[in-house]
Amino acid sequence: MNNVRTRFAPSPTGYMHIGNLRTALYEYLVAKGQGGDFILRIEDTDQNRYVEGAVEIIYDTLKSVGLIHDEGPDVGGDFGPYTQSERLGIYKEYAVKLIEAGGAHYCFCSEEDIAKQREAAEAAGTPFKFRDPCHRYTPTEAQAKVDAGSSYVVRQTIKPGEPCVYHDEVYGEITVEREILDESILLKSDGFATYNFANVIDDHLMAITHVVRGNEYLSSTPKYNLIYDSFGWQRPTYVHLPPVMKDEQNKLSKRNGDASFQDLVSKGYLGKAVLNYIALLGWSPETEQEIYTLEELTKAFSVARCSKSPAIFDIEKLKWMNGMYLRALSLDEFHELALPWLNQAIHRVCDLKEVSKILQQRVSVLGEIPEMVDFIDELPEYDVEMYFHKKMKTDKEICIRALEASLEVYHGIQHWESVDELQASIQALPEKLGLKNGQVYWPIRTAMTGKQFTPGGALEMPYILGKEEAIHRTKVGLHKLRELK
RNA sequence: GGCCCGUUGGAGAAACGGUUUAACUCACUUGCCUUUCACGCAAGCAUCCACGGGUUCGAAUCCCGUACGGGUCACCA
Repeated sequence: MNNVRTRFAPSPTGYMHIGNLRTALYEYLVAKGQGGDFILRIEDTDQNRYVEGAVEIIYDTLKSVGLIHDEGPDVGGDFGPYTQSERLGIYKEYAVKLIEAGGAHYCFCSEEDIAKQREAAEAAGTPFKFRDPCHRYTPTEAQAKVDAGSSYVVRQTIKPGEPCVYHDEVYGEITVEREILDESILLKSDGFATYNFANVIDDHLMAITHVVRGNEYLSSTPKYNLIYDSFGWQRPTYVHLPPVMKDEQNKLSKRNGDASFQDLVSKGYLGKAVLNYIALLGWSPETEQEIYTLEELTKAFSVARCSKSPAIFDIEKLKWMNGMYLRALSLDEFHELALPWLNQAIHRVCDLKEVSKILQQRVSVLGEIPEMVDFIDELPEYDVEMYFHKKMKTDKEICIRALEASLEVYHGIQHWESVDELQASIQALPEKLGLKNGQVYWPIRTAMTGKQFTPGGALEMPYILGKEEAIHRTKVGLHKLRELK
């Protein structure tokens, strides 16, 4: 019994943010690490912020990284419904109970009333705290107003008393004075519950044991505890997480133009690499291992090793890790992932698998591919000076000799399709010409690509470009060299 | 502004009062390997843990204060 249950409770407001994904990850890990259940709940109580399609993005993202939920709107479960907009009746029912228990009251103030109070406080230079005049109504009076059709909200009642203390698994003991807690709205005038209420009711009803969420809730948690207490419910274990930052002062957020999970994926990052990377943002393993499968993470993760301070998202390290993931793939797997990018950049008919082969060791993000292979379709304009490399000790005469010899090789190859014969012939060139490897390969590579840096070199490029093109580009190179005074 | 939280190198971080002359990873620098780039390998990169006091035989580690940063004070979550 007492099965561990965590929940990921996003609002369907658009793309999946990195910080949200990390929260989901940790929630999953907390549950799965103890053989528990991971639940997905959609918090759509703010109809103004609802974005079409956002729920699908949530499903797709979780699925693509392997964060499979045991219960949720799409898969069902014993504690449904899992979408808050379908639980309105439940909130209303519990709001009435809370009022009866003395934990909440009806409030008939308009937004203008409150604004007036705030302005008055500002004018007086005193810190604003809403004092609800509706406390003057007796329960019967309030009920009468409600029955008469007055517009109302249900507001949490916070009576003076002992300071609120609770324990958080990462931040330790948190104490907040009741006086500074404001009486938040629990049920809006449109009948929807606010997060402040729906969250508590659902977590309890869904038997959530561990509430894992961002540390922006650290100071409002006492309010939620008061609700648990009013109902006589057991408070959950709290795990508040430090934020994921863009830089020292700003949180990573889509609104600031920072990359969302899908932005990263569309740039050529692997979802699993992203997940692995963000696991390390706010948590550190006991060992020196950094590359983890989800299963390994599940075993290694512990809340006790979570950090209290914010972590800055470092795209450079993600890049490195993504490269590690790419290189760990089989050639077939890599090729499949690279193909869309290759097709985007290469229109010449050639052995794309061979291109993948030379690419796999050098790519860290798939999106780099098009730019890396752009020379395959078309030989760029390049300066003849590129042939002369001090370390390779190449000069005009050597380059011409190397290219002429390579030209002969190309003409002599009957079966261009077999890489081996071509490569063996090129490899024989340095010895044949009495030159160093670099002195032969450098000019060939330059003639083939016209670029300073390329994936693959003299051994691979002629094959990939094809006989006709290899010969053509070599002639272009020879012409440039001969033109030179 | 009140309250809550945080502060170890450019980034992620380890360290739980003594084995620390502060792990490890990314980035950076250098060298090796090598037909370029990359991969891989090797080395270097904080005289010091925001600052100031205190406790202690001993502090990055405990306490207090200051500074700085973040969060929160919505009919948003």
